[in-house]
Amino acid sequence: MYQTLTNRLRAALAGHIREKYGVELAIVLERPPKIEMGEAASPVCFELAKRLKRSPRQIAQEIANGMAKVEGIAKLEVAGGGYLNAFFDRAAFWASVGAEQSDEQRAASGEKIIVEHTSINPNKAAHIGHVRNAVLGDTMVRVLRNAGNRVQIQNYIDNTGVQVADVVIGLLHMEKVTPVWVKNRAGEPKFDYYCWDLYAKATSFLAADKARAAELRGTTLKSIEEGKGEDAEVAHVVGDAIVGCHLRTMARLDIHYDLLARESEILHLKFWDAAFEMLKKSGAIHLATSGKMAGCWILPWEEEAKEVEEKIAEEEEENSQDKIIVRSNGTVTYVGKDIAYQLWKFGLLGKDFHYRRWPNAPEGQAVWATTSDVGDSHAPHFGEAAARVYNVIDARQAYLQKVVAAGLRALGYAKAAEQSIHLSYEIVALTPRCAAEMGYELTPEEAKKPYVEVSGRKGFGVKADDLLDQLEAATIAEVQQRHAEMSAEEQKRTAHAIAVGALRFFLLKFTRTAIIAFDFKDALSFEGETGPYCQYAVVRIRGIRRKGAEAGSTNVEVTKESVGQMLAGAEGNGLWELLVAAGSLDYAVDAVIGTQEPAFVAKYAFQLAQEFNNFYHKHHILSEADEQKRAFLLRLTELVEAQLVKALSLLGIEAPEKM
RNA sequence: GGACCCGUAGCGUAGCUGGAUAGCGCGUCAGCCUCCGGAGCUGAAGGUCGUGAGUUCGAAUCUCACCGGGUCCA
Repeated sequence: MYQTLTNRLRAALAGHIREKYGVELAIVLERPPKIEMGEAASPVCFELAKRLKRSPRQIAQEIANGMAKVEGIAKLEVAGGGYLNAFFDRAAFWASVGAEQSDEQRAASGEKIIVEHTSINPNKAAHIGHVRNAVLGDTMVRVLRNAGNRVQIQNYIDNTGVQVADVVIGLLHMEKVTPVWVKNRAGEPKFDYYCWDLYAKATSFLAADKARAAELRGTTLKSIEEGKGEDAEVAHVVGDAIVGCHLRTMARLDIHYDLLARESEILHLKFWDAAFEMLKKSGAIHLATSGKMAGCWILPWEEEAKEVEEKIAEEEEENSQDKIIVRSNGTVTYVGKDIAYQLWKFGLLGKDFHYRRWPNAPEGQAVWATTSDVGDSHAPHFGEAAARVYNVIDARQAYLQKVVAAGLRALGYAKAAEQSIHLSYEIVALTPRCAAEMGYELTPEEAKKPYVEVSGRKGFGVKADDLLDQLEAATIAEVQQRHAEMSAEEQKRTAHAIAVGALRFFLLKFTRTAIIAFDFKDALSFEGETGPYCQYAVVRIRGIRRKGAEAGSTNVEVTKESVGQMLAGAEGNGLWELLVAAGSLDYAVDAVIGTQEPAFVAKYAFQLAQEFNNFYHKHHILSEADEQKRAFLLRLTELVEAQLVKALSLLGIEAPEKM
């Protein structure tokens, strides 16, 4: 509601200024530091003063007096050196927020959006860093869907890459097991954990002898890419089994997918060949004939427009900034395949996958996967062109994502390049203390640093399932202690909801550019700025509602007059502030979509919970003697509950009935 | 050599396209009614917003240089 109202105010102000002063201005609105100063303020008169060469206060006064009434805004006031402060019509806001809840849920419509996230190499268990990726992507999906977008969730599976190859080498050349043995082991529990350790062992095995490593990797990769031989067979078994593990891990966090797009099909269905032809034909890439890149197909790469003199100087160093797409030995680089895949997402490749149901999806889920065999004719139309694509990939790959966009642009697809959004985020590292707890030996320099990076190759990191197990163990103990009356099943469900709430919130409260230094102590905390804190606020409200219903307080109608009275003046400010906070979810959601920063919803949920807790300690709702006031307070808590539950659901966090 | 990210209290972190007294959490200290659930609330101490210059009526925010930490490309 807040956003609706301020948008209206913005438009009215812009119109008024255009008409009256003939100036076209983008209207900046901010939130005043105190509620006594209104709910929205504009410093626009400072800018206007410059243009008109008059005092800002004078102009502000003129606008405040001269502007037609804006629906939902009670008055405009001049403040400070020339601020325009807007005061909402409190009773009207109350009515609108109440009404807003009922006409919920817009039907999905409009253009298709793809969000690709998770995309873990299928050769080991998921760790905490992968969870950050998945939680960011999943939250973005929830927010976009809530805004009425048609969103398809894709999880890219690099099942033919060097990481899978290394595990295959570990199995066949180090452990010397048979394909049949692998098949059996893959069907047993914790195969991803087994591979986690094996991958670390294989890495040091390969590092010990570089020549052997090059040879083994070469033959194994070739076999996998061609889909022939024992290596390919084992790679296939490993890849599929690990993907199954990942899907189960993510399902614990309520994260699901529509499509598993696999690299094996990008190869077998010759996606790259098609993209290569397009790139060559359009002149987007060219064959270098001289210099150190001779024999390579390269994409010219220029950062912005450089100064001419600079450019001339660079000719000497021969296109050192250009990006190699195809190496002189004819093999395509990773970016090349990425360009092909991105073209497919926008429906520009002229090719499509075939699709089949993924056989071992977690219970109750319909997940599809690409295939090069005959597809299922009932498959959704995954090949439909997307209007926008979000790729959730860590910040280290920013350059590669830029190259992909540059590739699209070079092909003449400027719009697709522009709508290719790299939803970048920083890594999750461990605090030195946490690393030490996990048995990692720190060098003296590492011990002094704020964080230590995890390494899949070394088998060093916090596995997602382990962390969830720990969280659930901690929460179940607490729930059992507090709610002996609950059934074991209910206790388990509650503990699970709290564990998921703690983890998802922990990963979302940081903005994307912050490196998270993970520590069990912080992640297992349920106090302060945490998911359980927010969930607890909802639980409190539900407790009050239950009691209120028993006492029959809920069926009293609040009259319009008493709403006005309750919210009026300085005494009403506290309640009004809570109401404004409750009505500001749309503001937070717009910020998420505008900046691709899911942290805004987490901040919103926490602030609202905090304001509610504050309110809760100030007002005794059920013991309030005045019937109208009691009914009003109850209704207000219900509004807060609805908005908080909504915000939490956008974060993928469930609010339990009791906790 | 080039590009990108970060630097805000003891620790961690927010601060939107420049705007009013720089918020929040953890930690520390002092409190919280026989009353809706204390996973809570109130208060206190704690800040040269890395440094320096510039733009501006106004800079944590924009520009440049430098320092420190991290990442990527060849």
